[in-house]
Formats: sequence, C-alpha cells, structure tokens
Amino acid sequence: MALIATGATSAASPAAASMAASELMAQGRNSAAVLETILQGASLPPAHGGLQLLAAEILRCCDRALTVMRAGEAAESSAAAAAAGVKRKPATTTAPANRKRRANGGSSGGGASSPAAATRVERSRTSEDGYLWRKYGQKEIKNSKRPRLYFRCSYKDDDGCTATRHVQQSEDDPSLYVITYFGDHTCSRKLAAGVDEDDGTFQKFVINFGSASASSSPPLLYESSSYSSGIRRETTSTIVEAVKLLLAGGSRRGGIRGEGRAGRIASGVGGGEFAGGRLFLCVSGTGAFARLLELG
DNA sequence: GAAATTTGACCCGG
DNA sequence: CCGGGTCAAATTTC
Repeated sequence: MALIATGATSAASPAAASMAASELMAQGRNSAAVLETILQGASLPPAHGGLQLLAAEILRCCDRALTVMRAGEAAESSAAAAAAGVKRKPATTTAPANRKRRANGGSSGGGASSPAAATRVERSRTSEDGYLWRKYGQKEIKNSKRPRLYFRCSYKDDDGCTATRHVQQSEDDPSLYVITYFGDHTCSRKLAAGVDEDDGTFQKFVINFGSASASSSPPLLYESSSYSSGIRRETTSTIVEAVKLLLAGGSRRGGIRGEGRAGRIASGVGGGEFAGGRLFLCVSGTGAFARLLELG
C-alpha cells in the first residue's frame, strides 16, 4: 500500500481517491507532529539527537505532499493522464512473439510477457512497494527531464510472475515517484512481511533519504553518491550501520534482522522503545528509505 | 562465481 | 523515421 496513491487509468473517481489520500496524509502529518512533540519533551541521549531532526523531516515531507495533493485536481489528473498516455493502446495485448531477434537467431524465450494497459498509477515518495523488482531498462523520455526506469518482478523467472512497472520521478516534485503498474503479481512474494502489512493499527511514515534536497538530511544517516535517475543504491552494511547508529544506546529492542544479500536487496528492520511509544525503523529496498512506525 | 545493474542495440507501432 | 519498451552482453558488486 503506497503512502500516496492517486489517479487511475480508468479515471473512475480521481477526486475521491485524491481526497482519501489527502486525509491520510493529513492524519499522518498530525501523528508526525505528535511524535515530534514527544521527542522534544524527552531528554534524549546524544545518540538519539537525530530523531528530532527525523521527525521534523517527516513533517516537512507531509507538508510538501499535502501541498502537492491540494495543488489542484486538474494538474493531478492531467499528470496521471500523461503518465498513462504514453502507453501503447490496449489492443496490443496479444503477445508479440519474438519481438527481438539478435544476429544469432532469435530466442524463443519471453513469450506472453507483453504488458497490458496500465493497471494503476501511483505517486509515492519512495519507489518501494513491498515487492522485489528487478530493473531491466532505463530510457530517456522525450519532453521529460527524468528518465523512465523499467522493472519487472524479480520472480518472473522463478514463478512466471508477469508484473512489471515503470518508475519515473515527477516533473513537479522530484522527490515523488510516478509509478505505473502493469499486470498483477502472481508470485505473492513480498518483502519484510509483518512490517509492510498495514493493518491500520498504526500510522506509517515513509521517509526517502534519497531526496534531492538533502540539505536537511538527518546527520545520523548516511550520505551517498547519486545513482542514475536519483534512485540511490546502498549496500546492506551501510544501511544497517545507519540503523544501528540511529538505535544506538538507550532502550533498543529488536535490533536488526532480515538482512538481505547486498546488491540484491538490502533489508533491515530495527526497533526501539522510546518515550512510552514504540518506534520502529525499517530500511529496505534498493532505493534507500526508511519507514517509521509509531505504535500507540 | 553469482546475481543485479548498466547501457547500447533491437523491435514494433504510429 | 521516431519514440517507447525490452533484451542481453558487459560491467559492477559482494
């Protein structure tokens, strides 16, 4: 479930969807404000000093997201339409057999992997969605400053999952990703189960540390060289060290688990107890991001 | 050495 | 021919 999700190719009810997203974001912002207040009222050990900055960053992200959402339905829907408009017509759903032939005679592989029309378009501050994707292409798009990244489900080979997606940074707000999904996951494999599940009992906040405006990045977290298209790449050890640093000292609980193989996927989950409320920090995905969960 | 990413080449529809 | 989507060899990373 994406934090920010707007629009649909069918244009069924963009206004309602946008409204719901706005309310969710406003709710998230309020919770972030509460978290910040809690953090400010607590006497923190030096190692936790970055948490206040983190909370402030959450608030700023929420404010910016709200601004974008409320910018106007017209702009919003036109952006979604533009994102969907580049798709080929749905009539090409039949598999273009062996669309590519190399010099050494075409491969018979592939088959039936042609994407249908976009199933949905989402705008999110992180390109992470709980699934494991494998990038298979990148393309400069005409009349667009940002390249479009092409991903397919990493279990395509194992499970024959045909889900694909395109990711492109928003023209309006580079910290937002416009993600267009094609096909459904037939693999049913998700990452970080139990953390990605949103049962509605807690608020979720997604912080993208890869934001271009890194001037106010929490000092506890790391810097990294830019990655093509702005999606940053970090090794597992780097991310895990950042989590350890963030959770160092004090009443740490849970620690780190779920480290994936670096390069394939970096997945770590850290948990801490703080000021009466439990704070979880999860870091996962090839685009470095963290997810904060405040329980109670 | 294995697995993922990069990136130029290739395919196809308009 | 152009532009978007995909492939796959080369490269990168661990």
